[in-house]
Amino acid sequence: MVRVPLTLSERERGERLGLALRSARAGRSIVDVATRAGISPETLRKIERGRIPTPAFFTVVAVADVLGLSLDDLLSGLAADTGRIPDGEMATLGR
Amino acid sequence: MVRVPLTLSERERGERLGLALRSARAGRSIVDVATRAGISPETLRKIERGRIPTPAFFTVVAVADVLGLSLDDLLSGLAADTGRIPDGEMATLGR
DNA sequence: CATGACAGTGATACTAATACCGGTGCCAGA
DNA sequence: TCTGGCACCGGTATTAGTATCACTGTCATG
Repeated sequence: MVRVPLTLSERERGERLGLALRSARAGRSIVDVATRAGISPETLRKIERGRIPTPAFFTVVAVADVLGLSLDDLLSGLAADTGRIPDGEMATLGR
Repeated sequence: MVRVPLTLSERERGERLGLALRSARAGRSIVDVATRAGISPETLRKIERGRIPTPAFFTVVAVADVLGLSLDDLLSGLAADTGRIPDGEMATLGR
């Protein structure tokens, strides 16, 4: 077993990320945001629906940039969804 | 053409990310930081050396968390390395 | 000198991310 | 009604990320 498949927690974490991005997108269309972010609409759709649970770093950066989101705010929003994550435990989240 | 290979700019961007993480690691060992971040030392090593130019979002998050880095600061540091990136152009960086 | 820890490399194996395509369904406007 | 745009899905093809392993080299310490 060389690369372990994503765990359930990791997939759920991806879902929360997707929900956060989707709500930040507000009224704008997927096509519009994806194009501005330089990714394909399918990819953004999959991220928002949680079907890409661990997107590439710069993909998330680009989308957050288009949406005017701070990454730190985005992350703290994710943590808030499942209750408080104590300091130092973000590292092992989902493992 | 289904998935385009990474461009030179994207690889260079990955190198800058790696350098930023490496300098933030300061004196700590790769093994120590990687273990706390929940990833393998080889993976962190590859990220720092730019051999993984677009790591997974949560991988970077975990490492930055261990290093006490703000993601927003990390990113603005990357931008500063190659001069100012105007608002709204982060999205198309490296394309 | 021997040993152990760490950095680094390259190969291998496997899963995941991403893009493109074809199809479906919904809905607003001509 | 027809048409166009958007959302969504499933399949396909390709590259990338990640872990494990087996090495080498360096350096400090016994």
